[in-house]
Amino acid sequence: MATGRTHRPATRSRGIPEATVARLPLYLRALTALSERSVPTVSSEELATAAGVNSAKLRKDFSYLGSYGTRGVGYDVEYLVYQISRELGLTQDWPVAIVGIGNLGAALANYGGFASRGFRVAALIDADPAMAGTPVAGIAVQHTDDLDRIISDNGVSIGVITTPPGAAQQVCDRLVAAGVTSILNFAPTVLSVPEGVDVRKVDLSIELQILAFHEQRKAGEDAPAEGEDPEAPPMRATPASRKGPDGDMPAVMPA
Amino acid sequence: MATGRTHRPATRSRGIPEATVARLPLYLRALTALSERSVPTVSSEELATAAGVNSAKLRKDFSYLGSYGTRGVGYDVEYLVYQISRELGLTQDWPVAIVGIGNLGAALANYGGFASRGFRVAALIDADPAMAGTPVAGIAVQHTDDLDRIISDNGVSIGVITTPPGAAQQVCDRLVAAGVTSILNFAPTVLSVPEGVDVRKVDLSIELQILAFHEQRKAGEDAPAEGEDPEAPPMRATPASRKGPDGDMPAVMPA
DNA sequence: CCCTGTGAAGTGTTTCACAGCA
DNA sequence: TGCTGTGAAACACTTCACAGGG
Repeated sequence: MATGRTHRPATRSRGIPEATVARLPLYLRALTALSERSVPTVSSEELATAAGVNSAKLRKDFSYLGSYGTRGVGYDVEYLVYQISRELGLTQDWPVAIVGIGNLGAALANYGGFASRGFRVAALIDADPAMAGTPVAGIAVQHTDDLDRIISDNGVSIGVITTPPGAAQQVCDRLVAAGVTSILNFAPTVLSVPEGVDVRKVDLSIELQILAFHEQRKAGEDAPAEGEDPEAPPMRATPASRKGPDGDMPAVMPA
Repeated sequence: MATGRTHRPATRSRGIPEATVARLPLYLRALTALSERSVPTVSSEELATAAGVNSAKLRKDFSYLGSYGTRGVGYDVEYLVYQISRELGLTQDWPVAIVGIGNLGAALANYGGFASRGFRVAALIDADPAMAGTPVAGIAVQHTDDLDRIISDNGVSIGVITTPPGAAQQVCDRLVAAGVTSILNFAPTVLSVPEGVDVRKVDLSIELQILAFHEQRKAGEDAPAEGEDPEAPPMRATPASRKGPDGDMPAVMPA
């Protein structure tokens, strides 16, 4: 998952838990699908299944928004779509700027789901002068030199960073200086931002590493030892007393 | 952030908390950078700053791996790189298959960070016969018909889905049937998988919606009312008693 | 009688604060 | 003395289980 803090220390008064906020888009997607099929109402059980959560969690989540269901019946689909959209701020238009139009930036610019709910690609920005003017997904790429002006002119408050890691912090600083207060970072870098700016990150390699961790566990359970020995592990500066849970300098994979 | 369960109900015995696992890649990245600069040791404070967390959390996280630090000094960088790599299962090779070679799939195939730690793009698969044989990132795209064989031949246990949402579940089923036990899903769909298969998802539009939620809050604090009225909200089937936290059918954005 | 809404219990995660070792 | 390692407290999130309205 992505992260990024800078929220109130949760004084909980009219505050929706972060975990709930993260699931609202999921519910909204499931509800939208039901709406398109003209389903009028849905129970917590059905909706929960469609969204991939359990029904108790869903009901608890909805309870933070208010009492929007009908006992004995379920939830009104259209009504709930509207309430969640409003809660998420999707009833308004969010111009988004993408900085770094490489493979990934271009892929995102072309991504249809972008425009689906309130989001609009307002600008594509790249540091390569050769790209300036080139249309990507029907939008002309603009040069980084004009970043400040582009952000202000378009009223962009959400920026997407798809630059190489080395450029990410600098781009981030410029976006923030220009007025951006929410950043979605695809570069594998920790961004530091001033108070009040939200950062969420999407990191392919972190996700893969988490999967690898669990994958390794699965293999370890089935086959106690497999023996592969990729390369000699580095020896420690001080070979002092240590107490790793299992063998600390193994020649084979841990059991 | 991404999700995906199917883990032991946490019997906690030699078990590393999920939240900790999710941060290990972050620590590893910071440590690798230090290693490249030949920094021999690092304190929890310094490393925590580099990884974007606080030092107490980092120390607690490391304590689950064992006692790998030296009091009064800090942690040995090389040693810790090795221990975390091993814990994450990165000391072995993970062949990965990407299914759905559109803009995004191609972008991922070209993504350098992929190979950085143990991961190797072993196969690119697409349903379009016209793409078969076309090299993307130096690898020939293969047709979906051969999916089963490709997965088994390459010993792929981690699959990446970058297909359109409509095809995702079907592709998922085939991957699982062929032996894949970990899936990274970029399609905006809830995948259902059998017990024992891990799914993590990366979803651009969910991330944007979470940002929009917080962005809306910020705006709401500064300017109590802004008045925009995008469109008439749908009326509810039963206009019965409700008790939403704030105005339930507003003509303007909530205060 | 069904299904929502929610206190209360259970579980997981973060933070605190300090004992203890190099 | 400086910094790790870790119990204990605080906080967040999930699940249970059932009261209560339609």
